[in-house]
Amino acid sequence: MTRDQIRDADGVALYRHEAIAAVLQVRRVDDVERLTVLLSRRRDEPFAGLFALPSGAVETGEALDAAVLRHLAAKVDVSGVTHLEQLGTRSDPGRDPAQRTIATSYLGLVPTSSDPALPERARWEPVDALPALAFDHGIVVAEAVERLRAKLSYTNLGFALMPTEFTIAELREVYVAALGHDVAPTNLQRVLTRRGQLVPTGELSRAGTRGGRPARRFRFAEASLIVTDPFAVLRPEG
Amino acid sequence: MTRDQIRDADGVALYRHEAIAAVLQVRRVDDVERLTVLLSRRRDEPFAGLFALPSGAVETGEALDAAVLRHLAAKVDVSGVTHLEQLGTRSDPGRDPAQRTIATSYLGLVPTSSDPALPERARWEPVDALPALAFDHGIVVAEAVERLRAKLSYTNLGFALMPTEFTIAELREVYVAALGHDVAPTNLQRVLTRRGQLVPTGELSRAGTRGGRPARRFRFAEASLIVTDPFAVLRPEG
DNA sequence: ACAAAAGTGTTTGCCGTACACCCATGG
DNA sequence: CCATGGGTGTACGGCAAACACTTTTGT
Repeated sequence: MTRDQIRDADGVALYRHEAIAAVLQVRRVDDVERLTVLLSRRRDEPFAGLFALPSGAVETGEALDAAVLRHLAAKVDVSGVTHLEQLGTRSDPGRDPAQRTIATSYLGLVPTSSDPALPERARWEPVDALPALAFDHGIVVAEAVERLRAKLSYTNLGFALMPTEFTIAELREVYVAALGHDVAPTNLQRVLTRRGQLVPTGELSRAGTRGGRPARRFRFAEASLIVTDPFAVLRPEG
Repeated sequence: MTRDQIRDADGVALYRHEAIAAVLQVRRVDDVERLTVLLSRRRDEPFAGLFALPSGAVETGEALDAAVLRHLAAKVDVSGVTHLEQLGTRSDPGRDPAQRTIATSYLGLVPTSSDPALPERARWEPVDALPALAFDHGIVVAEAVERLRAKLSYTNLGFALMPTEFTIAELREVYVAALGHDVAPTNLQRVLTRRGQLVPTGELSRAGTRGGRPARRFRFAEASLIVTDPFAVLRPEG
């Protein structure tokens, strides 16, 4: 704890500050689409050998979101990250047993179409079967998943998980994996269409080898976060 | 910027970290209920003479929420703060012109029944007619108001703005002030009752001096935050 | 009796789920 | 022509807003 005592010229305590990235992607694991998170096995103490989220210190003159992207770039092609938003800041003095560190976590999303090469120690792991994680990173993953699931319900955040064009069946598979429960394709299309999120491209997919009607292709109307279903109850309609 | 260069023994950059409190309360101003925020006029540079939110540095071994409450205690009786939640962390290197400071903001709520004595430099100011604020505190207030308005729609957060017992008319006045638009008392009662938030105490208020039927008194069923109307669309009903 | 304030009943419309049925393609 | 997968139409239920109407008090 002696390291915490470092102060500036005014006597104000100074802290390490780091950025943590919980990057989620729907990936095919054992022939099933699963919601996964990018992890990296730690080389050094503390928690050497355990999996952890990509994270690292904020540099001089650098904003937090820039720091997340910089540390993320060491693990994955950041041009594939279609959405990034702040989750929260964790400050429990004991969260890093080595030294006092305040950490701000971010949720990142990568579309199914992207499959970037990973360095040796990094892997995508399904969020519903995680190993023990270093620090409080398990909680951060849980917060990231919760945020994603909530926003899939009242925003157009699905765009960040999908390629630019897709069929309803493909969209459904991603929603099922991300939400963790079944979704009826009929209702998925209706809800997202009514909210103006889905636009048909006019093109059709080829039918599969076992036959069936060719599926229409769609894209999301907007490629950035929009609240499409604001939960404003008690608002007069006039 | 030279102060930013302070590093620990491992060469990791160190930062000032402060906690900011946006404490909101519905108060009667000029005979109308208004949503107000607690401000304090700054004594020192930078931004000397401007209003700012209560804020201050995090101490050694102190978590962020403890730091907010500690700095808040200097301005207001914190036992009146019925709800406190983190909003976000601001890290723009230029947000404090004097030195690099990372700041985490909180939303605090105080019920109408509380009217704590304030120190000389502190005041409650209506959020829809704010003067220019120091630093990025204007944005923090806007985020606090937005969070409150959203959560009034899908949680029981109203409990934090109200005394333990109240009539529907009193509740309506607070909702109107907090939401910034009219609310029909009939529908307010129905919505909150259906969600299980409101419980009648069985007692009645005295009728006003100009007559009228005496109002039933209610209380909130829970005195801590609960999501009563989760926005989970696309969930199968079975 | 009348005004004032509170509370109840009813109507309307939207939204989301479920389910039955129709369409287009490959074998 | 049948299996397979995609798409459309319809019915049901719940929730919230609006509004008319009834109840209870003070003057």
